[in-house]
Order: sequence, then C-alpha cells, then structure tokens
Amino acid sequence: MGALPEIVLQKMNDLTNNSKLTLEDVGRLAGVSRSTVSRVMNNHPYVRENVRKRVQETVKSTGYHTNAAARALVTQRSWTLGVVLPRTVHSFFTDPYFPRLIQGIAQACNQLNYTLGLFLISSKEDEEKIFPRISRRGSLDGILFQSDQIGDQLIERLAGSNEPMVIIGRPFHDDNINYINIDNINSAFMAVDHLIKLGYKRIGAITGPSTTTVGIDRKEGYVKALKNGSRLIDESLIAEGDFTEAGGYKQMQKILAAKPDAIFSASDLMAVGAMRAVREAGLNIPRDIAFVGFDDLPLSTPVDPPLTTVHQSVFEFGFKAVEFLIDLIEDGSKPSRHIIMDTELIIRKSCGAYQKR
Amino acid sequence: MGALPEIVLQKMNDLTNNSKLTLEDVGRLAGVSRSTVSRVMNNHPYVRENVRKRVQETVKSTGYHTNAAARALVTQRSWTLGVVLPRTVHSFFTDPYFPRLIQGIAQACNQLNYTLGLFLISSKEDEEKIFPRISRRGSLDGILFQSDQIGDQLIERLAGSNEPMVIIGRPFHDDNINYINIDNINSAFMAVDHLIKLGYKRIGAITGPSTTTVGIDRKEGYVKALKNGSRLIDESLIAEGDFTEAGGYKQMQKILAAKPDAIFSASDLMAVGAMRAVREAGLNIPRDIAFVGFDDLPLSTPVDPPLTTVHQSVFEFGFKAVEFLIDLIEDGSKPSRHIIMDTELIIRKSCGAYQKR
DNA sequence: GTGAAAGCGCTAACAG
DNA sequence: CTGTTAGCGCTTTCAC
Repeated sequence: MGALPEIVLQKMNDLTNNSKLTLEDVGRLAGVSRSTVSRVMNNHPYVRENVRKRVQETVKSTGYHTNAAARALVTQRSWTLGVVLPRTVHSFFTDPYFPRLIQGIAQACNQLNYTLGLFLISSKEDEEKIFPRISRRGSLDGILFQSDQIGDQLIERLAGSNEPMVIIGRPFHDDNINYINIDNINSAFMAVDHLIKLGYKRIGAITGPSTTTVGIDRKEGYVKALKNGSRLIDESLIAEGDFTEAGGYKQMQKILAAKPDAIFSASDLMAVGAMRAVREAGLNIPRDIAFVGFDDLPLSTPVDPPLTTVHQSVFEFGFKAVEFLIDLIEDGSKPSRHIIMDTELIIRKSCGAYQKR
Repeated sequence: MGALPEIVLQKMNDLTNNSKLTLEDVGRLAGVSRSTVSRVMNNHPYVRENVRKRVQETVKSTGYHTNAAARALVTQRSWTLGVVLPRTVHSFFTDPYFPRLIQGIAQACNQLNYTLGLFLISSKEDEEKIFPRISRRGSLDGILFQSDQIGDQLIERLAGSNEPMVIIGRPFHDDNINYINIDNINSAFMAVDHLIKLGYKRIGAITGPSTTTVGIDRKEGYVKALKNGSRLIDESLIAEGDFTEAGGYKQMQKILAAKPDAIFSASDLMAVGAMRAVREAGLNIPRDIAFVGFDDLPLSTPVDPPLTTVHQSVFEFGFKAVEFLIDLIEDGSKPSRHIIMDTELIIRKSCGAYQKR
C-alpha cells in the first residue's frame, strides 16, 4: 500500500464508503482500463497474471461489485429465474410440498448462479399486476410455473410470450409445452394395485380436485387398477378432496357409509385427515380400514400407524426443473420435451401388508 | 387500423413476434419520439390526450413492455426486494412460520409493485455465492433478513454494505439496525403468568435454541414470570428444544422426570411433540399437565386438546416488514427504528382454564 | 407538449 | 495482452 499516493487512498476511502464504484473507477485505481477490469471480473483469459492480481486486489480492497442492471442490459441476461405459484394453490402453507419444492429450486439456483424470483399469486388483481413483471423482457431469463387448475389462462398467456418456460406438473394442454412431472397415473395404479393384491375388496379413494391434472391423473390410476383387477367402480367409495387435512377428514366421513376396507388417498395430508375420521368412528387402521397415501414428505407430526405411500422426490423435482429451464435458456431452439421423474411405493404399516403375512 | 400503411402493419407483426420492441420502435409506429412513449409508460402529465391514447393503443397492440434492466440502470432502482433466510433455519419446511411469513411478504410486494427475490441459504458455500448477489448494487433495492443465530456474520457484512435492510426478529447487536419484532419477553411472560394465575406449581419450559434471540427472549419471559410469581427456577423443568416437533417430544421426555404440572412451549410445533410424549406416558392434558404454546399458526393437523397459545400475526409481520423496508428505501436518511408488533394470549382448552372454573 | 441528446455502467468487438 | 469505442434501452434535462 505504501506505493499509492495519498490522494488515491483518499479516493478509495470515499469510494468504499459511498460504494458507488464503477469499472472505470476501479480501472483508474489499478492503473488499467475498464475493459481489463471487466475481463478480470468475468474470468476471461488473456490478462497478464500480475495485472490480474493487481486488479483483483483493488477490487477486493474497494469492495467493488458488478452492477447487475448494466450487465443485464448489455448481455440480455438477468441471471434470474421466476417461479410462479398460481392463486388456486391454497395449500401453500399447510402442505409441505411447496416449501420443499422451493427448497429444491432455491438450491439449484444457488449452485447454478441464478437468482430466484418468487411470484405468489393470491388474487385476480395480483395476476394482472404480476403478469407484466414476469413477461417483461430483461427481468427474467425463464419461468417455472406450478401447474394448477386446468385451463389456466395465465399459463396460456405466458406460453404465448415465448419465453423459456417449464411447467411443474402436467399442463392441461401439453402441445408444445415443456414440463416436468411424475407419472401420476401409474404411480396411483401401483398403490391401488398393492391394495388389491393384499386382498382388499372395497377400496375407496379420496381424490384431488377434478379441476387439476394431478387430481385427474391419480384418480385415473385408481380406476385403472380396479378395472385391471376386474373390480367394479363404486362411486359411493370415491370422494373429491382438496389436498388439505380438513378435506380428507370431511370426505372420509362421507365414504365411511359405504363401508370401505381400504382407502387410497391422493395425498398424505388428506390421508392424515381421513385417518382421523376413521379413528373417531372407532375403527382401527389397518385392521378395519387400510390406507395408502401419496407424497411421502415429512409432515410436521408423525403419522400413526406409519403410512404406506407413493414416494416422490420433491426436492429433486424442483432441482431438475431448474436444470431443465436453464437448458432451455441456453438453447431455445429445442423442440418441447417432457421429463418424467421416478416414484416408488414405500410399504409401511398402514396398508396392513405386515399383518397379512 | 385502415389508416396504417401495409408496411407498418408488417413491421408490427415482425415486432410482435420476436417481441424485441424498444421505445424507439413503438414511437416510430405511433408517430412520436421515444421520449413521449416513455412519458406515457410512466404516466407523466404533459402529454396531449389524443397522443397518449394513440401511444397506449400501439403499446397494447404490439405487446410492448418496458425493459427492466435498462430502466433499472438509469433510475438506479430495481424494484426488487431480497428476502434472506439464513442456513441455520432448518425448520423451513416443517414449521408453517416461514411459508406464512413469505406469504405476507409476497402479498405486500405484489401490492406495492415490487418483485420478491428469495435467497435460501443452505450451506457456507451458498452464503459465499449469494453474498455478492445480494449486496451487488443494481439488483436489489433493499433486504429483508430473517434473524437467526446470534453473531450471524452475514448480517454484519450486509449491515456494513449500508443498503436499506430490515431484520425480521431481534438481531443480537441492535445498535443502529432496523428491525421488526414482537415483544417475545412480555409475550412469554403473559403466557407463563397465565399458568401461574391458574394455580400451577411446577411449570416447566421447552425453550428455543439458546443461540437465537427468539429462544433467549422467550425463556427470559418465562423466568421473569416465575420470579414475578415468587417461584424458584428449577433447571430440571427446563429443556432446550429446536423448534421441531421431534425436538419437543424429546425434551418433554426429559422434563417428565421432574414431574411438571404445566408446560410453556416456545412454539406450538414443539408443544405438539411434547403433548405426544405426555400422552405416551399415559398422562392427560390438561388434567395432569397443562400446556401453553406460542405462534398460533394453523398446523397441518388440528391439535387435541386445542392449544392455549400466544398469537402472533405472522402474515402481517411479513407485510409490515416490507412496508418498513420500502419506507427506508424511499428515505434512507432516517435514524434506525424498531417496530414491535402486538401479540395476544388465546385461551383454549390445553391450559385447563375451563376446567378450573 | 414534444423532441434531441446525454448518459446510467457494462460487455464485446476491433485495433494495435 | 490491453485500450478504445460503440452501443444495450431507458429516463431526464434542456431547448423549442
């Protein structure tokens, strides 16, 4: 430091404090041009080693950071990804699904040097206000959109803006849309088939909303499994839930009248509510009614008995979605793709598999 | 539309499709200069009404949106707020607190026209990678930081960068730092005092981590209430939890040996775990052991018996934090302030108040 | 009221 | 290897 004249030190101090340094300033302090500093900041080759060192030291001592807006303007890349959770997603703060998904997305963003913009839509007005912010060029490099209600207009509008976009879950119209999903139909099939093989005769279902593709697909898997096992579909054994605990409880009370001996629930959280209703009716799980759920996420309270369920890796789901989107951003010319993640049936006590043996 | 020559229509089509319109393009199409379009976009006065109309129509028909990066560069405002959740916040996806907080923050951002950048830090490496992104000028107008472990280095580094920042919760060193909080000491006091007034003699506590200010403050309220009621502090009745259900369960098992007749839990979620332990020990709530919790957030499963607890409005907490931050952004010269939100003791069945009467 | 011109801070040719 | 230069798309004086 002894080499620097006092006036430069003074300048450095000024600059450090108000922290409004530009490349030009740093260049001046390091005795190089703004281009060279830029090269150093962006790890370009072709900078002499001792110059690079000197610049790096100046950058460090001044606390200089690249101005993101200026960089974004010239590179046409914001390094920001938008995550949109539509307003019909009510269960945001009761079902661990969304927090877990966001964790996966956030971790991927961190690792891949993207910033994560979160858009929680809670009303029609929000939607209108937010739309320009997500579709405005220059602020987002791509969009992750949680699939929700079928015929979602926002999804169509966004798809029209031909920005890189990946839908999380199956969109209703999947023509020419990139999405990542699990095979809900076969996963549900697998779960219900397991109950059939265990010998249950009256297998009921608490489905998700029939206005969502998840709800539709998981129900389809249930129906398919029954048909495959030559069972009749009994509508009195089926009730439409809303992916909440309270919904599961309420729907189970309805189904109880039809005397089921097993239940497939389209989510663990609904299964918990349903089990509560069963217990209140004085019945035993799994002896009187067996249970299979869907999700296998850690709920805030342990379930008793432990729930047999379809495991999906929500964290990886979010992570992969980000990788998929970045891939799209880097090469937008690719034809649309669908990524299907694996699921697995985890057998625990609630299905009665252990008792039967 | 009949007035426009074919070549203009063609141009409009081109521009609409590749959607890379600039102010200049829109101006050309509307027959005005870029400045006028800018004025219209920003709702400036001094634009003739018919010109404004014409421009607005062109904007609409072309689907033009302002380029955020360019605007941010010139105005030095990104209209983006950063929310930082430090890595030691483990309970992100089991405790409803964080999702709820984020909901409040997101709603405020939507209403006040800000974009929300979410930074979930899960490792030391994340912290290093993220730090430049949050402190880099030009990308964030301000920061919301969830207070966590005492002596958090990130908080100190960020405070040093003198960007507008609001800490959610009490920071360890509160000198010259803006924060929003609830009065944890008095809230806990109120809860424990309630138990004292109900006549309980051996009141235990499951505290939060002693490395967090929430943990420390709520414990202090507990101690203060006991002293105020002329009780001795019995360390065997106190155990340090971690704000998880499993932690509450485990700590309760320890305290059980000391034969408490009431428990103050520093969070509802821990109370749920503790109640599970009590039930497993064959004891009745509230007859054998009464409970008071803290938070009053909707848990995924209803608590039985309903929990007497300190209510805090987490959604409003998040909302207010955003308003506070924006206030700071708009006038950075203000001296540091602290906002303290109200809490309220909600009496339900778990404390035995109803039985006693 | 409206347009021309300057410039926000950066990257990326293009020279040298 | 390094500096000069030309914009990226926008807002904002300053003239008229």
